[in-house]
Amino acid sequence: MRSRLAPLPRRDPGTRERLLATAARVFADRGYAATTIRDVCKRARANVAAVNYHFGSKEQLYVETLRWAMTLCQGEDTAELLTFAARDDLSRAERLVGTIRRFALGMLAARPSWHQHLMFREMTSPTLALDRIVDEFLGPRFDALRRAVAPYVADGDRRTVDLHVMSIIGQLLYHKLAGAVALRLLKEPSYGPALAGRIVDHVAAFTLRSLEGRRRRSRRKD
Amino acid sequence: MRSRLAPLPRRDPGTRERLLATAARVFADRGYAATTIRDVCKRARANVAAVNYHFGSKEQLYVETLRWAMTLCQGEDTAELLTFAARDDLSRAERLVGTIRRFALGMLAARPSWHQHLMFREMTSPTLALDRIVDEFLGPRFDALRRAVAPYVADGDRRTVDLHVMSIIGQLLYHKLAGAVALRLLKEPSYGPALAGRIVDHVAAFTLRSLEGRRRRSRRKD
Amino acid sequence: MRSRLAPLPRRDPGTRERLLATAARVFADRGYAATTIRDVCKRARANVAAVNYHFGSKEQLYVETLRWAMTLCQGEDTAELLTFAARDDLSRAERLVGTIRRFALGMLAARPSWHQHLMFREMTSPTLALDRIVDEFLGPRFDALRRAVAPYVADGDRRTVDLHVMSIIGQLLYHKLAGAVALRLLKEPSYGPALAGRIVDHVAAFTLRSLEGRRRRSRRKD
Amino acid sequence: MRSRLAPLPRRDPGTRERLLATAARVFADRGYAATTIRDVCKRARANVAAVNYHFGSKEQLYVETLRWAMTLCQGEDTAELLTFAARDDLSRAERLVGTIRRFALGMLAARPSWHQHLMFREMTSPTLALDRIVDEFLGPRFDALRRAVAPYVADGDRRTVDLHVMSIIGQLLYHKLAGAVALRLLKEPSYGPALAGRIVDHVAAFTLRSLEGRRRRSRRKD
DNA sequence: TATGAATGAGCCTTCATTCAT
DNA sequence: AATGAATGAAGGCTCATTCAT
Repeated sequence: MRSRLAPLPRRDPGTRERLLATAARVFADRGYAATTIRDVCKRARANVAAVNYHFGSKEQLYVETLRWAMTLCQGEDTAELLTFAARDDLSRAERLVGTIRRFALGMLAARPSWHQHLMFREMTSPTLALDRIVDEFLGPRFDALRRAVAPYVADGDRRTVDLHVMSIIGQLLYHKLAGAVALRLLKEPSYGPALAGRIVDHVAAFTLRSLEGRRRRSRRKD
Repeated sequence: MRSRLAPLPRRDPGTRERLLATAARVFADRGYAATTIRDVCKRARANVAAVNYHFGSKEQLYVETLRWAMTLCQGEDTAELLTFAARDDLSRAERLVGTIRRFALGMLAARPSWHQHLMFREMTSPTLALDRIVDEFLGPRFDALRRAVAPYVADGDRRTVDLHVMSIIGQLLYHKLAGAVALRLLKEPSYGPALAGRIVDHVAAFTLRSLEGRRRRSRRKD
Repeated sequence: MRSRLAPLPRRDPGTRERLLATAARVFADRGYAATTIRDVCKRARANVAAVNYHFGSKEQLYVETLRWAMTLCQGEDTAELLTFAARDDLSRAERLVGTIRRFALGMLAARPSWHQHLMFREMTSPTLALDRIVDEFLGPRFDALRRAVAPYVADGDRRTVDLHVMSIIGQLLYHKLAGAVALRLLKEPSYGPALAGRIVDHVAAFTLRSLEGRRRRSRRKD
Repeated sequence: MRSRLAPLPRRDPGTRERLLATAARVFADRGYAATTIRDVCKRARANVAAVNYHFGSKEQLYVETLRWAMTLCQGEDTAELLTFAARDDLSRAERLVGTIRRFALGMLAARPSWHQHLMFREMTSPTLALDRIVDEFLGPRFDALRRAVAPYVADGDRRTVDLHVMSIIGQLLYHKLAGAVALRLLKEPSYGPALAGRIVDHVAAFTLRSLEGRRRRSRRKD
């Protein structure tokens, strides 16, 4: 806590922010271990000591970068997803497909691509920052899918719902995490918007078909 | 002086072999950048220079480790998967479910867990070794799923088949790659065999339901 | 806290400077390959990383050391040599002998002995730095001798002048480069000032006699 | 000492010899410190351990290499030089010029060029092997020049003779040791036979003129 | 006799970090 | 508040050498 009258040190509009923005990109495409503080500082046009000055350590920089990336990139996006998944003016099929579509676009076509990268890195090689990410970023989006899926699960069993949600996310995740492999197998050079569109369509249809099929054999355990 | 009948001094388990086995484990849980050859050598009870002597460089060690891990861990496993997917004494549903089940068990319950880790690391941060892995390890297993799925796709469109295969793999991958996240969301402490079993059952059922559902609307393009 | 009037903390003699001065000596008597930056740093009371911080690499340190040694050790010396070789108030014989004498003293009796060593090392095992040394150090001194010799070459043929200059330098060089051999052959323990004086006298006389002899047979090609 | 009846182990005609021949070349153009035993062994198609097996250590290899090079390259060459310098059927001028010429050709145009390089390296950075080289190689050749020069020195003062000999050798040495510099100053691309010939002519003429000039002022001490 | 494997010291370099302004 | 200089630990790698056949 600063004294109330502190002359509001007027945080340099720049360095710290520049450091975060740069670090996000670098951490995203190199990973934590392969990222050097020197590289980040150079790209951010800051002194070598800047990271330690502003953040205390490389690790702290990483944590702060994740936090910053989250506050920067969620906002209305996630909120809109949640409200859509709860709209009662739509059929459950419309709601499911719409939710998947919105969820998927946010994932496959995210503007700042490093943001997704950063999240995925954290998911596959979790650090201490994972809890926060689950709570603030992944959790709410997961909940939106839960809402869209729930109406299809007769007894509302939470575990069953969750497995379905994971089936949806998994299908999409494949293309983010194993992108290079997928392209090789599909014999495509890269993910164009057309391919991304087709994938989203497929995932939505695949999922819908499966869930619609549940009713007729709801006797069988899932 | 050894006794003259010394049983062929029994070439010690082999520094080179020990190095590979150790490196596999370390690369798997630390990643390439965060792994030090000093650490690998110490664990393998070998000299610091051993890696460079046997493999030339850290990078070459990585490549050789991947290669070694593959030749070690595929063999009959993949072969059996391929033949099962082609059995014509089974209904297509039995074939699909059985193939998924076998594929999934190899993935979720793989004995040397570091093997999967190593593969996934390579999938998500590809190096030059990826091509080889796709050709020799991932490709054949992907093909098995293609065979099991194909009968459900009326026109046999390759792209459609592939997207279905990826939907299957994606569902399973989620639990490997985002395992930590999944556990947090499922509020489970760890992946026990029971949980793994339930997941496999779910994926098989989820997929079967979706594919069975295709018939009734086979006019729409997927 | 320093007193407010602290005399401009007097930038310590300068790690960088200390490194150069030390490196010069060590490179001079060990050669590039046999010199370790650890040794240089220790002698310069600097950290092992200091060389890389200040110069980027061992090789760069070498280049900078040569450059530094040159700017340090030429100055008026070379300038004075050039003006002397051009004095027109002297006979050509006086000019020749005087120039050789000055040139030789700079070579045989140079104060910082490592400077000559460094130059000679570079001459006999040239690196990329040689061009610079020729341009900035050896070239001008060579020119001075050219001026002193030229009056003796009737037709002023450049090549002939150059060969004479090299004959002069060669005679002196012998004692620097093959010093150890020379001492063994002369059965002297070391180069004392007396010996150096005698050598200089001899070279001057030897050369003068040869050049004076040119006139009487200037018809013969050299 | 081996037992007299040892089956004369019939030293492999190869490895050891090959090692020496290779080492000579490598030491010659890299210097001692920059030469690696591995490189030598690889080029000689021998095992890494071969040097230590045959010579005990890198240093011993160096010494043996020098010794080997000398016994290989002197022989009749030096002997012929000595007899020429003593021929009494020639005028002293003819003897001087002829001796210089022969000496120079052995030096500037030596067939195995690495041999000269090796000698010069040893001259400029002497090791323990220098004594042997002076005694067995340099010394005799120096003596030949002494004989050719002596007749010009009235009082036969040894020191005076030696200085003259060194003046001769120095002139030639310049082109071997400072070859790169000389070429730069002469603006020649490389030492062709024409240039070498011109240099030898010049040195012989330059020296002869100087010594002939001695007579007229033989009163002055040199 | 000769060699592939192995060793440990030490190389240059890079790292995150701290110091002294 | 911010930075250039400096640090020491460690990194990957190479070296001459020795070991065990």
